[in-house]
Amino acid sequence: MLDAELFRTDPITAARGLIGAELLCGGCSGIVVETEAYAAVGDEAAHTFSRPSARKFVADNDAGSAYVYLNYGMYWLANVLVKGKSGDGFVLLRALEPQRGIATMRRRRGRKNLHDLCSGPGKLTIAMGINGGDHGKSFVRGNTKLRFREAESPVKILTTTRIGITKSADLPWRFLQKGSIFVSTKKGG
DNA sequence: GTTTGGATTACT
DNA sequence: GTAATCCAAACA
Repeated sequence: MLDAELFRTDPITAARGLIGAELLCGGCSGIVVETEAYAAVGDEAAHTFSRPSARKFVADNDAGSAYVYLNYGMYWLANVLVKGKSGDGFVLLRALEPQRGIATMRRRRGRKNLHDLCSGPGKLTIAMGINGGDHGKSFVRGNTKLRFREAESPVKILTTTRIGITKSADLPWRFLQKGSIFVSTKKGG
């Protein structure tokens, strides 16, 4: 399993470190091929900048907890809470390369194409069966639904700016597995 | 109590 | 290009 210490570093290190790891969720799994880092302080695009409820979540929960919220009124987005000496924040899971439980993912998504199962933050939560009920659960201890498995071999990582945001949009805090065809968009990579 | 703004997706 | 859809924050 992934070393929980990764979530006690800082959001950028954790976001980079998750690329190539395998996300296990129930009977399904996928290789993390795209993430973004959000900082709890000084990052206008992060929920913690304008939402007291997000700051409360950081204060009340341990590193490695799931921060799941509904976006645009219809899609659940999944983050991992990072609490480190050099800064707290979140890692947004943006895309996976499907591994196990692909039949289940196809059923949940209503799509056949492997590339279209987890190629976006809203898509992967549907495919993996993650929703608001998983908010606050831990990726590193306790329940058995959510887990990360460490990458089997080193992966080449591409860094770009984050997408889908308007504030602090110039920060190079989006990380992609180089060459992966399972990322959310081809933009910047 | 009412308004506003999204870390998106699927379809035209 | 744009409709779909809802929570938390901000304002009154």
